[in-house]
Amino acid sequence: MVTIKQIADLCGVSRGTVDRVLNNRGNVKPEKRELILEMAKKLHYRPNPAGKALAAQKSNPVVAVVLPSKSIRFFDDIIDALEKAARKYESYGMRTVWHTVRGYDVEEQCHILDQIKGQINALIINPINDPKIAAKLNELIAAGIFVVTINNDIEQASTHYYVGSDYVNGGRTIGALLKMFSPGPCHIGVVLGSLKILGHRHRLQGLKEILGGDPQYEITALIEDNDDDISSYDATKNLLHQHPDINVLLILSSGGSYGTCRAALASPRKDDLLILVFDTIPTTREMMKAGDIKAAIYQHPHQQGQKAMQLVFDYLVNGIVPDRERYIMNNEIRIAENM
Amino acid sequence: MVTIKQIADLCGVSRGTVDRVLNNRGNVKPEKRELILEMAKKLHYRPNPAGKALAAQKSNPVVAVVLPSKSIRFFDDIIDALEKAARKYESYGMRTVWHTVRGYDVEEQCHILDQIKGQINALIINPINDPKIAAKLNELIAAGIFVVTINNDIEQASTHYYVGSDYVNGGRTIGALLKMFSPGPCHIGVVLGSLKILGHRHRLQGLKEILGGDPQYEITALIEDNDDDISSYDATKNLLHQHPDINVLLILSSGGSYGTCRAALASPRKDDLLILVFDTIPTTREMMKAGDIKAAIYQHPHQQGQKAMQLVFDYLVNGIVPDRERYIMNNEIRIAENM
DNA sequence: TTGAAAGCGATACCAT
DNA sequence: ATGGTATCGCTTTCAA
Repeated sequence: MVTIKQIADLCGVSRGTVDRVLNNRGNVKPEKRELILEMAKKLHYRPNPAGKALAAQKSNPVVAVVLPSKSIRFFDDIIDALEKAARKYESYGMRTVWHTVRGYDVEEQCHILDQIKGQINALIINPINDPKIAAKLNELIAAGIFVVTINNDIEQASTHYYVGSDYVNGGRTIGALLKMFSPGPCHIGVVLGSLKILGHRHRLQGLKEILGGDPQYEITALIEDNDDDISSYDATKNLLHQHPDINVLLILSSGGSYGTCRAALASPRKDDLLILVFDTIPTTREMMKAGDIKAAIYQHPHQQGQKAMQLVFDYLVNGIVPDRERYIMNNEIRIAENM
Repeated sequence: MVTIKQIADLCGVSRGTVDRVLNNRGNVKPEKRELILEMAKKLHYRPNPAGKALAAQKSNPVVAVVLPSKSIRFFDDIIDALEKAARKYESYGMRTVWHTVRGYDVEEQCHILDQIKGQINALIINPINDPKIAAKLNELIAAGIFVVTINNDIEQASTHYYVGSDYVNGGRTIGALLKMFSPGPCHIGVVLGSLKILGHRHRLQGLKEILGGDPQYEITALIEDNDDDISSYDATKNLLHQHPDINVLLILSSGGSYGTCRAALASPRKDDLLILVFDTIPTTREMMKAGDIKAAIYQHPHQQGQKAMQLVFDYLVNGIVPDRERYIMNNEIRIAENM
């Protein structure tokens, strides 16, 4: 492998000069600059990340993680992965500070962002979809902070990176799966957290695309459970009562999936209900083993956490700018046998 | 983060002494040794991988990759991932040498192993399942070479690491999927490469476990295609001709899956055939898009390649011994929508 | 505009 | 048995 020193020797300059050229720090005569760039290209120079990392930690890089608290089960796996990755990178000298917020309080999230602004070099955040948050993020980005949104993007923000899943595709996948599992006629009860949440709306949209005009598959009713098990339990009871023809439950978000399933299992029609869900949270896994839930869409929460942290590390410590703005995980289909 | 220097200062010894203790190189007075170990533990010392990597490359680490040539399509993705990871790690100073072998010739693979023995520190190999190969691998392991088997393990070999999939589970998964897709009665034609290949046998075993005694699911016939499209084409034509009741094709290995599918599509019964396969190789993806293949089991070939290379790098360059001996990828279910 | 030197953390080697 | 020193590749700082 070619090193900066070799390039310096070949060009008859010092390492410092080569470094200034390769990192666009200016203060180099244009002709030398050209020569060095050419040489670097010819020799396929690629910086040694270990060298970079060692030098970088003198700058004491810090990343903040801002997430909703553990109340939402799906986040547990993402958090686990983030923590694991943070431990790994800590040994390289990158520090992580954690901020979990109780619910989805815009003011509180804003406040936290204000608080940490001057103390961090990067931010991993599950942003609340609100213009105020977007504005705050733009502020941070303008101040040179490297921002990664996770699991939920915020479109009004300027240059940043997103790690998460493809919600529309998730909806398409669960719909296609239903079609394969059952020839119909299907009378479908759809359960989701809230139509205010963009991701949930996108899933519904994907689902409708797939079911299209097919008369065998009809969305009979839609309920919003605000990602709460108790709400979903009551709402589902009601739903099954009011629509005796429902024979399929599609649960498009995992926040209230346990409540919905419990209501379904309490119904005398439980054996005629086909249930498909999102996310393999612990309660879901149990119900899959028991055969009550037929399949789940798995969104690689672990990979999401790991990738987000890796993007930050590579940027802060190795100076690598991500090659994409959006890192999308595949929507996997899990059944009891391949959980 | 604590460094060796800090420990040295606190213990009133030199960095060299601390290094000798932490890496068990001996030549340190027991009492000092104790003191240093205690201090390291108390301060939660964790070596900085960047420092390690920088120092390690002076030893010029080399890994050899020994694989069957590109004739088997499934390996393409593994090879791509290995190459990508190799490029990444090359910038850290770890070199990779490549050896692809035409077919499954035991003598040739042995010969290669002999050839490279003295020149490498680690080996990634897709071993032919043969006692001679096992013996040769044991020789290398005894000589201190770090060995990773990929996609296919060899049980008689001493301490080494395996990256691949769970074949029995793959069989169970495809069987369970079939049960969900079709209530039966199913008359199943099973196609696989060869019963001599352990992985293929294991998949069949998993499949049989799931179908169990269920009279709705009957394995009508089994054919071996030696992972060759022409053989499988002919054999499948024959199969469909001889067994007019077959309405399901389960293709347990991708080597000849294209041939099998072409034969199926050429049959007048093509619309009554449910086809499930392993691996999303390019021809399979096309046929999934066209709706001819309903689903495929995806074995994360990319993750396999990446993980194998990472294990070698972590060991050679960072001195990290893997925390497990077997790294097993999940058998994912892919349909056209979530490919 | 440029070069020289110190330093990041771990290791290898030489001298004691 | 132990310490000192040079080295890996890169960045930063200071001096010229």
